[in-house]
Amino acid sequence: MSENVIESENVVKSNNFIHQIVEEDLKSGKNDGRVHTRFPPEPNGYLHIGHAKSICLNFGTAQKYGGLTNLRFDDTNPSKEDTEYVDSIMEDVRWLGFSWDDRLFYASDYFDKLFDFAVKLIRDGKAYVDDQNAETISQQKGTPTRPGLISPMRSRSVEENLDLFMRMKAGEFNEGQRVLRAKIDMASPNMHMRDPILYRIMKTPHHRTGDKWCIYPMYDFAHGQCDYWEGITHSICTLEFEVHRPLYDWFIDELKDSEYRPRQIEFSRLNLNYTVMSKRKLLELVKDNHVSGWDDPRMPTICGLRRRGYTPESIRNFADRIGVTKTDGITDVALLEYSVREDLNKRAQRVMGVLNPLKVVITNCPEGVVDQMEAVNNPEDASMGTRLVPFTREIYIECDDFMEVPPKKFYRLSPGTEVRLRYAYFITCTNVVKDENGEITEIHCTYDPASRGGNSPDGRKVKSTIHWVSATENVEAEVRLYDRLFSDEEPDGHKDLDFKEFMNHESLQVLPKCYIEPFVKDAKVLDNFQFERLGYFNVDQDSTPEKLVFNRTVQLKDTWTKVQQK
RNA sequence: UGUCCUGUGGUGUAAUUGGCAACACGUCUGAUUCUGGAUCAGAAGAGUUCAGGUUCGAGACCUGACAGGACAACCA
Repeated sequence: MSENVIESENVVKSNNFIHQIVEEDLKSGKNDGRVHTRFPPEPNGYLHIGHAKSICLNFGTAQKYGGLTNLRFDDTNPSKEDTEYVDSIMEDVRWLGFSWDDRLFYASDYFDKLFDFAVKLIRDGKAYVDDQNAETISQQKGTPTRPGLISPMRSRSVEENLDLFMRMKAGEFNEGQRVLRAKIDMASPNMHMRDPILYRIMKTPHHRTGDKWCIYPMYDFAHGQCDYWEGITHSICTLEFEVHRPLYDWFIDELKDSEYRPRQIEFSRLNLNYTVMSKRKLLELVKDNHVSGWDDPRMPTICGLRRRGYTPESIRNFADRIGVTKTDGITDVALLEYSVREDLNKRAQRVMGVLNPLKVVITNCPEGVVDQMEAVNNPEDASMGTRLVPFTREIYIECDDFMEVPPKKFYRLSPGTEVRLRYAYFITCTNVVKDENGEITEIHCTYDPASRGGNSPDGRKVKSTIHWVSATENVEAEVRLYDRLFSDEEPDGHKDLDFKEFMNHESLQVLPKCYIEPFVKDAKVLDNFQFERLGYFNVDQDSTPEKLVFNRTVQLKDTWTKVQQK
């Protein structure tokens, strides 16, 4: 029995440092053994892959220890926030596979309590109204290396402060005329402790409270208190809030009336190479129409990745893989791409499609005959069954799969060589047809009828297998190829391109006339496919019954390119 | 020239709290294959930023450097 205990302890032991903190707290009986986290986005933009890390961490940690996670909108700045963002955030968190049940909160739910708490601080002589303008206050704040100056308003009486604060609330002053500040320490080496501003006047209607308020609490004056009132035990945030922690704790000390206290823990935010993650820049791209919207498949937003063909599982696995630390670094997107490929490889329906067609005439194949070939839907998963692919005298193959003068190590089709058409026949190139400019217009091949299905009874081998689509029995589609998200660190060869310019010129390639096997006619929006040998694709939401549109989620690994480069 | 945080293969993370640095991605071999994918087998690649110290023994502890990051919004 004691062995079992030891064993289960070993299983629970995590190398995630936040999990370790939680485990210690659990062990020491802190907060009555509760684990309660929250995901607190500001509704001022769409969620991106960086938020996904935080979502997985917050929800994941609570799940692991039998706790709960709240969704809370940090909506203390009405000038930047909007319900459009609130809705998209909820959709994205749900899509990622997490649930907050009925625990949906807003910082604005607490505006009354926050106001009362501010009044208490004033009564305790710990907060005061400052009449100086922003510039003066900022100058008096000093610099990180020089202490600040005491405000002349700091010694106002409690009565006067109370009166002024009420009048602020009543709307008697203009924006910028008065602020409420905490009385802490103007000489603190930590800038955030130099009498931080608690409330400012903003005559902007709030997306939830309308024009009820004209004073709004600052982040620091709201966040910890909301945590406290919601019973949050572990308040997980990113590294830049580390210096805010003493202030967070200062407010909690003023508030707490029991053993319980929330604890702020910081971790390093996600950075991905070749990926713009700044909310400001993403907003710019959307506003200036460099992209089609927040869900443009080039965007690193959750909805962009979704439209691009990423699965929630792949993003969650990615979050697990990168781990959680306080070290700031740059994660290679290859890790993200590996995570989608790994997931899609298991679930994606295989299909043949030709992106860059070259016509092939099988000269010894009878005209007008449609030969139905059986193809496996997923070689990794027999339960996905098979389908029929029509084979005809004229077909398309990928331009890249034929070379008139093949370099060494080129295994595919060239004059005189034999290759296999996947699930169909062996073919041999007999003739190359060119126009007057010397451009190849089509090639002629012969097939070996005995190799039907893809194997020759005489056991002879071919160097490679290529994909193909019937030139008469097919579906025409538009295919959109996106570059790897896009780039802050420019990919080689784009070093002096502004990233927005890169978006316009290099990041999207539209192939209007691609041929896909007929199977795909019934595809639904966001269905995932693997185009054999090409990559993973999904059906874009722009698709109509008349015109199918595919996005490329991610390419398959391409070792031929490497061979060429050598 | 302040305070706080962080330095482990190319990249992201581990190392049972002091016991010969492990895993994943990436890279490179080989096998296999009706995807130059996937799978399987294997290899290369760090002696843990540096210098001292404690110790039989340090990536872990101590001291001091050095490097990077955060903080001076009435943003979050």
